[in-house]
Amino acid sequence: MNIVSWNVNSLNVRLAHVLDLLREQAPDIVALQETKTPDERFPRDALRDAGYEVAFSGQKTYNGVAILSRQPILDIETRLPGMADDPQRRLLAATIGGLRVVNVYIPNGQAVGSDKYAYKMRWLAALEPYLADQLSRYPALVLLGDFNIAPADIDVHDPARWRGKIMCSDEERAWFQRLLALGLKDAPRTRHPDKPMFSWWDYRLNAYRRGWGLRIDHILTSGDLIVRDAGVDVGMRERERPSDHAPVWVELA
Amino acid sequence: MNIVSWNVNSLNVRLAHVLDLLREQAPDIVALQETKTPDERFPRDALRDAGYEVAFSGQKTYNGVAILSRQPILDIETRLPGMADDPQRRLLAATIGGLRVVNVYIPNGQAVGSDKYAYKMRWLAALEPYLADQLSRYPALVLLGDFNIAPADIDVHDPARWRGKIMCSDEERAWFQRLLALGLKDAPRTRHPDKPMFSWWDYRLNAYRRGWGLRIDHILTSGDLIVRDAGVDVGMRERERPSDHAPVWVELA
DNA sequence: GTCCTCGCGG
DNA sequence: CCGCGAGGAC
Repeated sequence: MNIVSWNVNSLNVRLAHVLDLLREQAPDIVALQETKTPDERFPRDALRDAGYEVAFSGQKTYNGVAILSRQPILDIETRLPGMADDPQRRLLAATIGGLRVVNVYIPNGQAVGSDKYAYKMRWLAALEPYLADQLSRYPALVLLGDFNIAPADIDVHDPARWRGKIMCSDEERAWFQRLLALGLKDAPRTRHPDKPMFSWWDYRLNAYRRGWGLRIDHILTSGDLIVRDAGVDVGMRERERPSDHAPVWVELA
Repeated sequence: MNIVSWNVNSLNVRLAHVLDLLREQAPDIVALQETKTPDERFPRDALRDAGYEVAFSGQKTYNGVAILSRQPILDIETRLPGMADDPQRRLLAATIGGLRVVNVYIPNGQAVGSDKYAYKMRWLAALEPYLADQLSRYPALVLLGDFNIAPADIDVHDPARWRGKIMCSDEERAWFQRLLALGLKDAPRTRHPDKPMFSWWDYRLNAYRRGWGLRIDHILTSGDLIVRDAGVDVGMRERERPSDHAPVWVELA
């Protein structure tokens, strides 16, 4: 069972890349973030023709999440309790072959102390109890997506430069640990304790070419799921007109 | 002697197409319209490396004309007398190997009766005496470019639908005849009296695929120039990310 | 730097 | 439908 998480930064622009990934790797489940596509313009036909069921929760310009799966997608949820009136489309949960898949696009937060940072904190505070509840109902669960958190210094190309900055602050890292404490494990890190495994490189300053990356996209798995291997598919970041994120994947037993 | 006229709809976007045309067809002279490039960003190096001298008169967002030539480009003029204070870059005249080349991007006019239509009429009224003067100085002359006039019903895919509309009104067609009356001939039409030879297809509604074209790009030649052949290079409109115009060409003796 | 939006021009 | 610019997000 192969699961991929990818922030595509516009599904409209990246559709061909996604179709190539589906064709080349034939994953069982793909979680997408930043589709930036309203539901009425979601490319369902192209993805179905590629052999995938689709679920999505999108909006115009920003955000937007989707799940693609070879098997039927059941019990779809798009609202985070406690943020019921939030117009931002950042969560999509669904059950696929008995596995609960919780796809998140956690707010970026812009800068520690900003209004957007406060929103990120509120969002994480709403996510934790939702996830505790989900785990009680669905013991086999993956939480995956763009967390906009680099959990530890090994996940940052230059920890000194990033210390305390957005995605690296103690408060954000503490939230990441609280999610793990619910009974999840950081699947790629568990398999590869010493690999950086960056998943995002800023478009600016040739960050990718210089290796200036962060590991902010994650796949967390609940206790009894067995992780065969996990990693990052940097090939997708090498292509023409790439997303600024690379796909992260896990192979479950 | 091979001469091409092409409205590229942004030289920045179409530079590779232009370089391909130069390589594949090795024309002697190319007149470009709608370069949409300010002079400081004109791609002189790439075009010189391809073996062409360049002359250009451009501006930011709109309009802009250029001439490429294998031979030196002399006596360059960019201002239309009578429209000296007009900021729109729509004319470029130059002498190449004894031939006067007058490259024009005649205003579109939007709709008959509009302010932009009045500007088109003023522009044509200024062009006629300028051209009469040019012909008196340079008997070997080509007037070429995007005229935004379909001279006759054969130049329109659906004459009934376009009757009296912009690019097809009697007044615009009369202006085209007045230019011919100065001692010019419509070189492609003279060689191919019955071919439509469309040069422009709206980007909208799949106009190209449906054959909904107009012949609005022209090459007019003075009396004693001998036209071996002339036509439209639709191949350039078949490519990826094409201009909405196809290049028009003449082969002079 | 690469997305999105919108309005403009065609 | 496609250019361009401007402004915002990341």
